[in-house]
Amino acid sequence: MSKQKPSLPKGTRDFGPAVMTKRYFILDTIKKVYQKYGYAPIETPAMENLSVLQGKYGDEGDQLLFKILNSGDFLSKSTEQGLKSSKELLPAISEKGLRYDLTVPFARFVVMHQHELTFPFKRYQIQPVWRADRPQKGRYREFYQCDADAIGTNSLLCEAEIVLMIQEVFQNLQQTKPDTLDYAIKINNRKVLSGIVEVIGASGKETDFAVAIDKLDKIGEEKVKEELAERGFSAASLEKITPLFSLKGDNFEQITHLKAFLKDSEIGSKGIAELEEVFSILQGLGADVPQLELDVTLARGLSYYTGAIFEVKPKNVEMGSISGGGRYDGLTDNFGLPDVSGVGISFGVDRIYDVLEELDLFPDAHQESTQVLIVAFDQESWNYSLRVLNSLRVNNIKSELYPEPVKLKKQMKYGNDKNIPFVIVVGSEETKSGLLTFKDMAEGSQDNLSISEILNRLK
RNA sequence: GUGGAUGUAGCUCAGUUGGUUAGAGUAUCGGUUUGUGGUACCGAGGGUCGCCGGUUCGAGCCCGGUCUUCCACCCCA
Repeated sequence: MSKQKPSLPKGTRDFGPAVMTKRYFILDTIKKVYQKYGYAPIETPAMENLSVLQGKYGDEGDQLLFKILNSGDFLSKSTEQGLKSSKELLPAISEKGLRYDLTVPFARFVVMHQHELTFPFKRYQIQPVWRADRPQKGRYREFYQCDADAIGTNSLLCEAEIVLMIQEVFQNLQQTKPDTLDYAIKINNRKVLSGIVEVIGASGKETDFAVAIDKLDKIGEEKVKEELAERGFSAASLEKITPLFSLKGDNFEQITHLKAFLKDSEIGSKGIAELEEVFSILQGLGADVPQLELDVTLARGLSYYTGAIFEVKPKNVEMGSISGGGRYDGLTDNFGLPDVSGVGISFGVDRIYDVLEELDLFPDAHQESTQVLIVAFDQESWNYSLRVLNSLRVNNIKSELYPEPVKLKKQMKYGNDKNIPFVIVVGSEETKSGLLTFKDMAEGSQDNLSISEILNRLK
């Protein structure tokens, strides 16, 4: 076997201990909030049958699915059948794919387990997903999604609670320095967008409208209008939208303006009513959410949203959306379970990681790691140290004994590199007297103490 | 998927118009120090110059292809 350089597939990453500690901090924070609001964990397989995945994300999405080659001699089968194009070939050689998101597998899960589940069903799911996208900074081919969805209820309490969960997650992520991150929880409603399209006389072009208007903060009003024109919106339509670009005032003032704008659209008015109810439920919950901003230009590309749409955008860090979600009707229709509405939220761990790193918001890693390292001079002291190690662990102190009594310098360096705050030195003097050398690595100071005195110091 | 940049030691980077044995900082290992890490001083190891091919007497440097990473689109977390 010839030597080869190890390598990783494009767009995938290893995570070392330092990074994992920080990632767990984010994941644990999100998990705790989900649990607090009554969401229960599930997991689904990394791979799904392609029939489950295909056709759910649009043509672009289908392109980005990772397909898994069938086992066995699939080639002869396909040549026998004389398949020519890759489009014909694909079903013959691949019937499984890696999941593209957590929402579609969840819909499949709900349909398959509908008779075991109690509705409304609230689940959270934290697992990696895969996309055959071209990688860029903050965009990978393998990344984690942290989803929570409530399915089987139309209640807007879910929407209100999503807002609260977002607020709570970001509050808890900033324990070390509260309010360092300035961010907006943007909310809109697909029905409002449909209403707008209807009022300006462009019914049926909801998706085109959503894709174009979603770029407003990136490319500006003029470019959005150009793109809308390219997508077949008439000059008269564009004229009518213009006031919406300069919608001013707080959430309630905006709602007042929109109500007037959409008064002739049934669906638009329904969207407004839903937004009002979310605000009203939040008020009833006694919630103060200054970050919540109504934004009629928020669209989100995903076409399956039908009601509320959410997005979280950092304001004092250069970064795209770090969280998003919304309500969708009929996601389970495809799998034969109609009339089930769901609403969900997803946090983007990788981007949140970058934001926290930039604002230096990660807590000190010290509490997570080993608190005490025991180092021994010789074999006899090492044997004695086993007892010391045991007493530390019995008292729930994260501790380790250097596995061999090698040169002290090497053992000390190990403790130093691992950022272990305390070291107990055991040699012939210590085993004789029973007083151990207890060293504070940060101070550089050390005292001779009994085990019980050491335990007191560490508590 | 389209267009553009990038790649030299584990990491960050030098490397002259193409010319002998490719360097530095940092990290690693050893020593100064056989009862002490983080600072200091001394020394050592570590490279198929991303990979494959071409031009040339001669390529880290020029040309083509390929892969990686990054940037802008498309789309998205």
